[in-house]
Amino acid sequence: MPTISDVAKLSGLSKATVSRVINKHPYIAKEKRERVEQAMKELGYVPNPSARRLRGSTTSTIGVIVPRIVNPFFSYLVNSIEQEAYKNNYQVLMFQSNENKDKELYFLNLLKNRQVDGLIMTSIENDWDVIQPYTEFGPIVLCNEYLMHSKAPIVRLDQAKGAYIGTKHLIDKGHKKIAYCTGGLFAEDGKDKDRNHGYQQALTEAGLSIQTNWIFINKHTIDDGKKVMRQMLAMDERPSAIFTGSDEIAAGVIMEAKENGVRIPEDLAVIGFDDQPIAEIIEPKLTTIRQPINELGEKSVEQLIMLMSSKDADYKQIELPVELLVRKST
Amino acid sequence: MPTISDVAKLSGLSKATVSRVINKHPYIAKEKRERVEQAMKELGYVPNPSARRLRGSTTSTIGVIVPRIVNPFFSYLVNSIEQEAYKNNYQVLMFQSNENKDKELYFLNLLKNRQVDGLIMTSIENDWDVIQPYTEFGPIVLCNEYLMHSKAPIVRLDQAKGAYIGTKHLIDKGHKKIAYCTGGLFAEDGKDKDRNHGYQQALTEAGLSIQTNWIFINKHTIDDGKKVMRQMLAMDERPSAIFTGSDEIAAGVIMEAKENGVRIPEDLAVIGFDDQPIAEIIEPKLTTIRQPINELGEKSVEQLIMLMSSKDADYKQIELPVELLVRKST
DNA sequence: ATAATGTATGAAACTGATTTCATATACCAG
DNA sequence: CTGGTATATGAAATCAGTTTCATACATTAT
Repeated sequence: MPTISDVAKLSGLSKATVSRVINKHPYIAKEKRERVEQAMKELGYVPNPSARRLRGSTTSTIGVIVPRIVNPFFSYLVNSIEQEAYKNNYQVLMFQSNENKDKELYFLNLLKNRQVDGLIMTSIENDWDVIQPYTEFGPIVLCNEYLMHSKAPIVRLDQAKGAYIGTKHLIDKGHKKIAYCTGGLFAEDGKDKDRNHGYQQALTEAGLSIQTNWIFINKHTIDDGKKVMRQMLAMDERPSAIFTGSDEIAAGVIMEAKENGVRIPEDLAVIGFDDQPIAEIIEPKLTTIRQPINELGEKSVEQLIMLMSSKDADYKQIELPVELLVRKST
Repeated sequence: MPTISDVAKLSGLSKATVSRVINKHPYIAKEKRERVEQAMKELGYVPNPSARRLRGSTTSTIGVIVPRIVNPFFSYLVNSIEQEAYKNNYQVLMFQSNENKDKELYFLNLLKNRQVDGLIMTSIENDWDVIQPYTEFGPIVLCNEYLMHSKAPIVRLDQAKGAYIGTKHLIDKGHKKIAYCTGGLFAEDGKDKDRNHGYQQALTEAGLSIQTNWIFINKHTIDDGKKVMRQMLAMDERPSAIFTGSDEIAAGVIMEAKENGVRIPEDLAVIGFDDQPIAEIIEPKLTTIRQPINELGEKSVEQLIMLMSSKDADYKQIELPVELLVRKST
């Protein structure tokens, strides 16, 4: 494993000069630069990042925290972040927090120790008060996360509008008994709160009231969706439509509905959220709220790179629009 | 940001002693260890990994290379690797190679530079001759990859058997005109070669011959599957069954078939590969070859940890069984 | 009693890079 | 011709740890 000293020796120059060539300093004679480059190539030399970081230089690496990579929403998000970062000559390290506070903190330490130059968090497990101190060591951009009162740079989606237009669409189709299904708790802070808001607003505007036993909380997966459907089947008065927090839940609902002879959308209209690939696979194809995942990733990287380059650039809080995609399930 | 010197100063001991406490060396007086621990806590001290790595100690971090994280097969694989690593107190960094040789090499350098203690490669873009030298810096386990002539530690699936039992199943159902769809090139080395082998063997045993225009190569996605279906529709003599290289391709075939009034499985039997979630979502539910993804990940981590712990432990080449899962598409 | 071994600690060398400081030459202006 | 600036290079300090070497005391074996 060749070091900078080996390169220096072979080229007959000092370590300092070699370092300058590596870092593209001005004021190096052309002839010597070439000698150094030749020596580097000859030895197959690659600078040791640990050593560089120790001395304080950047890593051209950014980190991304996701809660679970198997969730397609996040794998697509990571993917778009990766593509955009690569265009800007940044490498991406991904890390799965599994919704675990300690793991999240472990990864934040990579920032503290300059393993990565900046961080995109697509989920946040600890309180912002705990995270915030780490911004001293490098910028952190929140992507798709909702924090009400923090002044962090955030790129997010207009969740309230998503829930509003989805619910409105169901109302326009003549539905009055509209169930609602959310990832988080109903009263919680964060994006779910905004979605709840949108749902409530649409109902209120239509003069409809909320039926609490039609509210399902803490649902995420296809299996959760199936469970929700079974719960609804057991009800005396069933809702005629359901707004779900993700396409996966919606898919679960539809699958279980079909098993039980419930026709979609005649007996039950279903609307999803995300516009994941599954939305076009399930039969009937899913009406859903499209989230611009690619743009979300791109904007986050854009923000992060801006914050990394100029020490005290102004962060922004960006909100991207969502849109209703009407297919066959409503 | 406190350093080891700060801890030494506060505890009134030397850096060497502090370092020994951190690394749990024997021969430290209990009283001094406690003084050091107290000082570390007081300062909120965290060792700087760059400095540690520079001097050669381990990172308790392993790397995983995947070609594309949006492919559910790989996101589930990474997930199982992550879970198993975490149980053994290892952190996982994932990296997407995008099937790009240079990106793969970049990540291999993390091993060279001790950023990670070991590496699991779920795909391999460069030749093994290029990769092999990196094993000097830490163990590399190939997971789900096929290399015919290398002596690397490999954990993989019995692809030949998968293709064989899949094709055999179609033959048993009475099909004689069986198309075949693969990810790689038909003649290529690696896992596709094994699958081709299985397909051919099953046909040969049944006295059927290969029809080259029913062989589709280099297919991966749902869209590819749709294209394959369109190609088949345009044929004078259509196959009555198709073996596909992944559930995604199979789903694409089925979706396009339904669009065009082709009944599954009456007009066309379709068999997938992987048993991804999509296999149970698509209608009719997909007959497929189940791959034990979790076990694949677990065994890979197991192998890697073994290789990392004892310098010259014997690597193994492990082959895991696949099984046929009959649903409704055949 | 002496040698050998185990326990315990610190000073200094070392890891592989970057950066500061010192120095030297070339070029241009006054 | 002298002084100032731009160009160009190297020696040595520095980053934050780990490891070697030296040293010292306490046990145990001969």
